[in-house]
Amino acid sequence: MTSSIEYINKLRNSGLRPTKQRIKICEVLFNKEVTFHFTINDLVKKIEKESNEKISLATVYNTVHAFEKKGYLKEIPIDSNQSYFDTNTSDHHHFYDISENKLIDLEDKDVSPIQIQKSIPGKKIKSIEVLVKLDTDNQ
Amino acid sequence: MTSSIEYINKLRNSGLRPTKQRIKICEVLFNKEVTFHFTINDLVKKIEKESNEKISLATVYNTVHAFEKKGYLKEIPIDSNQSYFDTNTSDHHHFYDISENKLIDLEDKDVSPIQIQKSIPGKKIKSIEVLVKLDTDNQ
DNA sequence: AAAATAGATTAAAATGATTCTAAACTGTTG
DNA sequence: CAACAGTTTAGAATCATTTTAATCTATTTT
Repeated sequence: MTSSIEYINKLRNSGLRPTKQRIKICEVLFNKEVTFHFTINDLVKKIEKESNEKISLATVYNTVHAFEKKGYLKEIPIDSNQSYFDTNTSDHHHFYDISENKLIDLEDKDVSPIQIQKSIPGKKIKSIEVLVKLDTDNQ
Repeated sequence: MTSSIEYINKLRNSGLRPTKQRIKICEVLFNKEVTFHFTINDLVKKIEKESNEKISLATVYNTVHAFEKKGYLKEIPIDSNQSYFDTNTSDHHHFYDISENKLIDLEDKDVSPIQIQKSIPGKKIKSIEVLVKLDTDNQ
């Protein structure tokens, strides 16, 4: 359990005003033992369930994007028209269960080290992400 | 150069009626020496440039999805709210140039073989895709 | 070869995620 | 406390994509 004082400091230290809404969103996102994946829609529902006040949709979008920019959240690309975010911001890969529309973390030890032999002049590698798509095994 | 007769056969063989629109889209997509990446919007522009008749947007969507289902196109997940497609349907990975918003193919020889040590009961791996994000190298 | 039919195309409307707007509100600084 | 800049908000706007329902066309049947 992290107290809201710590979130206030965290926010202030990264140049974000510690508003009631941002602190609440911090609590919903980071006051957990385990990291998780979510869409904006998921987050809105989570906020509603875990608190009495409602936060406007625009604020949820703004906050998630602000947190992403600060590195407190990561976006995960999947072939969907909805954005998925991850509270686990460490470098890691994913299973994506197509039939259940669900993301599962892969630990580093589960994926062989990836080396890229090609380079593009003037560009540097910012991230390497593996997406392993899973399907129901009917046989 | 592939003649439209071949596209007609290809379409018919996969259970798709060889309509004027589908043949035109085949020409725009597959009558090229090199494979390429595109969004629906790109494709609509390409069609307009390479022909006189226009094809309705809904038909372009339908056709691209039909071709994807038949395995003639692949969708590539990027952190964008727009779908990217690839006329190269072989298993391969991508560079994504963040600043130029551009996809670049990685050949198999450029990426070390990837092994996944974890498995989920009842699920089988359908695909393994690596997305290497590139950023401008300022230093 | 005309008629029947199933599938395809179309423009326009609908949807759904996300972004924008402009007014009201609030944390911070002096 | 006043003033300011940054935030929040509801609702409108936007953009990609999907749906609708009417029209059209490739294929099959007669």
